[in-house]
Amino acid sequence: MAESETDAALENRTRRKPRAANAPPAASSGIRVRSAAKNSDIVYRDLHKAIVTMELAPGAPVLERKLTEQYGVSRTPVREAVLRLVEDGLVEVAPKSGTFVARIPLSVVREALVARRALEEVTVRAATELSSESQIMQMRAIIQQQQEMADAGDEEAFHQADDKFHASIAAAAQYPGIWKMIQQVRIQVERYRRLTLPQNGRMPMVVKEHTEVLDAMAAREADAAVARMNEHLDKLQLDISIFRDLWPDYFTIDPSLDEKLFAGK
Amino acid sequence: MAESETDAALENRTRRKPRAANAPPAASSGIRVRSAAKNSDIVYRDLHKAIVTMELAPGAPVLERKLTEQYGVSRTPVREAVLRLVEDGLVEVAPKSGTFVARIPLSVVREALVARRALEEVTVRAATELSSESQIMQMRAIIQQQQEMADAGDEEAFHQADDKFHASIAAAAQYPGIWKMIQQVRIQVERYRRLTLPQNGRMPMVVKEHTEVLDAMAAREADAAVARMNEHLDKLQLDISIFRDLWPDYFTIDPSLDEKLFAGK
DNA sequence: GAAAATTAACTGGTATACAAGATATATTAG
DNA sequence: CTAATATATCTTGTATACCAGTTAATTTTC
Repeated sequence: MAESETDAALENRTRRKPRAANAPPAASSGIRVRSAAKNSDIVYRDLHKAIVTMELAPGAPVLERKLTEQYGVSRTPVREAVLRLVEDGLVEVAPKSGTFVARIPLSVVREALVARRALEEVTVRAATELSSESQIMQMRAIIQQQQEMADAGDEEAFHQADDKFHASIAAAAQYPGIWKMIQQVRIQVERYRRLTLPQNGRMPMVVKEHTEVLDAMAAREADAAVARMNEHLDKLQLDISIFRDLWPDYFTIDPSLDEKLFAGK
Repeated sequence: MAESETDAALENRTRRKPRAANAPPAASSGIRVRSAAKNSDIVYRDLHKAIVTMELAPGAPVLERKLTEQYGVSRTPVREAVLRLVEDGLVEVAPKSGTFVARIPLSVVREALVARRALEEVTVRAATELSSESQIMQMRAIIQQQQEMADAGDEEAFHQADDKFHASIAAAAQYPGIWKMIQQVRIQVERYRRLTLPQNGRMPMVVKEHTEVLDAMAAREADAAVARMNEHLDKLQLDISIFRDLWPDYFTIDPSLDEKLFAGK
């Protein structure tokens, strides 16, 4: 027993040992590994954006070959990007046949709305308790900015400000992880949202609803804030069947994607 | 104009055209592509299980080389599996240095508990409304099974039955996607849970709590069911700092993982 | 001896080549 | 002309080779 240990120790000094024990980069200290943007990340972000903005329509083929020459990289990083999109539920691959932009499963949209409501509820409640006065002022500024975008009729900027408002609530609630989850489920609804025609007077309405939420938060009335937020989110609940009829190829009834949405277990 | 169309049509019949327009496998019809289990899937599932069960401790190195010879496959599928685990927040890679089982960020555990509560809340509420009598009977059977496992002292089987109970609620609520999300956040807590010593009398307590939830559901009292479920889940809220002191290398204070948990946007 | 510079052998990221299955076109049979 | 068969050429999945950065052991320097 002791001898084998000696042998091992001897060998350790004799033969060049490959990096003691492959120690992790950082124990409890918070060392952050600077991860240079890999090629696969670039492809991923671009594709992700293109799909979410409906630039790439549901059902459209995703050609690996085309992407490789488009980005001037090999198949490997392209493939990694595609696989990540599969994980996100934005892309489907038919094993030896082809890869396509995933259609929007109606059931997923329905559940995503419910899930978002639940997550935003706990978030706004915590934010009502934890937000500082400066944070609330910050939110007022964001709403004001959103008002200006509404006046200018800039729908894209308006939506970005909308995102910023909800993000600031999550930040005040100190729920960065839950915010990531909210974003995740939003993606599932985002494409569906893009199909809705810009409803007349919707933008000012949103500004009003946001203001009501914030007022309740500023008054530290959590229940009221939650109620206003729920009312706000419920406005998204439009009649889905209409869109299914308009773009039948963009949706699926059978939620075959459900199983892939999260690969857990 | 008409001429060019003719040319195109002519070329279509002359030159062999590679698969007309690369049509998606199935439009709105619910064709399900049978996806044969790829090698990367096998590696993924195994690693996933090993990490969640703490068989692979946080901080432990994940050697691609070793896995390739262990499974007799090349680096490609191994790499795919590892990347999926990164997406799950279960492993971290240091670019040109090494890959390691991710440590458990305390903030993620905290948020995961909150998120799960929020999601289980809407789930049990919907289930109270939608569950059939047969489904409720089924749940009673599951609880009974859990009781038997508790009596037998089989902790692993007990936990599986626990999972089954919550899954059946989600099924009754018709929220398969939300259930996937719940599972996803559970994973973050699961490793932490495994560290807790089997608390004396915990198992019978869980059975009692489950029964209370189900009784409220059977009585169609949604608010009560939600309340019982929340009480049940709050029991998991143990003092985390204790575990941080016991296994300091298993946890991180700085939630560097938060950003990677979901790669959204 | 101790500390700085060197170096060898690891790592993950990428490129490329090959294998195997799927599908629309072309061909053939009736 | 229609329907069944054949086949060419796509596709994704996998294997392998190469590159560049990192790290720990070694060597050198003082």
